[in-house]
Amino acid sequence: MDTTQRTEQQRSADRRRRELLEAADRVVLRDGPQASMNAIAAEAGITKPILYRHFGDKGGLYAALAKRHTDALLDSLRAALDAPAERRERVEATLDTYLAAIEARPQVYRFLMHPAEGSPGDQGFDVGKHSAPLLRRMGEELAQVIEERLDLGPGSQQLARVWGHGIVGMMHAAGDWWLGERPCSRAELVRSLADLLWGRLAAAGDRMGGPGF
Amino acid sequence: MDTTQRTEQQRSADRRRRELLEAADRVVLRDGPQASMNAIAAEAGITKPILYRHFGDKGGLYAALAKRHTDALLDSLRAALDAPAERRERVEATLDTYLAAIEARPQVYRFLMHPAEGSPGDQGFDVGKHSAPLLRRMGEELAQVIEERLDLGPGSQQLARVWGHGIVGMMHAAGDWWLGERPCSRAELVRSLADLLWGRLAAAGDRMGGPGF
DNA sequence: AATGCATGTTACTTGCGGTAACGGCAGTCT
DNA sequence: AGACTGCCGTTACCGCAAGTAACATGCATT
Repeated sequence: MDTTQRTEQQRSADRRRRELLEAADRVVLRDGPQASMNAIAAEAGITKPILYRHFGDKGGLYAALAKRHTDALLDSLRAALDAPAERRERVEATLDTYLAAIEARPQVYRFLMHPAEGSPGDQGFDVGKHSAPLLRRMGEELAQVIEERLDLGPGSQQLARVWGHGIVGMMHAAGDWWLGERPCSRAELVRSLADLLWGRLAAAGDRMGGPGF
Repeated sequence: MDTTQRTEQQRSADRRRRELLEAADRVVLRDGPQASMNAIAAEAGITKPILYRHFGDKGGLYAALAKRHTDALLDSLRAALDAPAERRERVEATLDTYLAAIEARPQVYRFLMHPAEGSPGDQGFDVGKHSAPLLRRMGEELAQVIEERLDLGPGSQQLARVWGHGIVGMMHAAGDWWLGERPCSRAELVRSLADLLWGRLAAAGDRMGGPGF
């Protein structure tokens, strides 16, 4: 039949696609986000046009690659977020999961956070939504969890979304800085961030005369 | 004298440099961060090699360009941060200043947040510190203000730095998302973020059974 | 056998970053 | 005056990466 044919071919194509993605993964992990299509093709043992047939353009390949890692990271984050524990503990677990991930595989992390990368696919200069898709997805995910679980009164949905993206951004920026300078242990970072979210900024006393920040 | 000569030439060169930067600014504002050196040179009424003589490479030009805008933005942020008002008000003023800036000139904003941009100057794949310099500088600046003004007990310096980068990241991510979707007014966004920093996350009640997020 | 189709190739075009190599045009030193 | 030094500017080129024909081949179906 036609359908069985298609599924056969589909499977084969999907397998090939996965192989290609794994090759691309190796190269990107080695050479960074500026890995060339030629290099990726060579790693896969083939030549460029095949890559283009499978993924359209460089952006397509990178998007596919990013989706794999993003999905994986989001899964582990969801696990930390859904664990049966009290709020503070969960927040810390989630922060720690994220930080552990970027610590363990910084190259993947850098790749994921680097969307545009000069790929000519993103012209049109669409301001806004220029952030890495990973950030957006994490923000939305967190917003949903917040809105589901917390009683925030009126306007809760909007508030939850602001918080979701805000907290994710906080985590990301702090993590990025931390990864570059390593000024403290992961556990300390987690604690500091959780403290910030727990309102210690508002509770802190002024240092001397005048209104503190 | 020799010195006067030098200053003469220096002045001329500096003027030229400024003119070139302004031309580059116009092009980047029009074409986005992927503006080509050719286009910039054309806008300035000259050809490529001159740009390279002045700025070394594309990264140099972009760095110079970014520095101008970054300095300007940081100045206005400092003003908001140093205003004589109480803490919450200052936080809101600072958030609002930042958001107003990115709202008024989104193209500049996007350019500033897009460091690598495929420029071959950034290879070497230095994970960490890959963030836009603007983010780093804002984080450090804020950290300094926090550490100066707040009494955070032991380990205050480190805590202040974590918070500085974290808060800046929160502001950035939320701003980016907001700029893309415009889900609410700027004032609402400011309020929501300030509420987050003021510990409303910790204070919120659970929605139903089980420990909330 | 003939058709269709995915897989693979080589060889090309286009466009950009970056770089020689050369040409004039001040002012300066002897 | 005439050679010297710097700077501004050009044209023409190199290298490299993205992306695209156009052609070749193996394998299924009809």
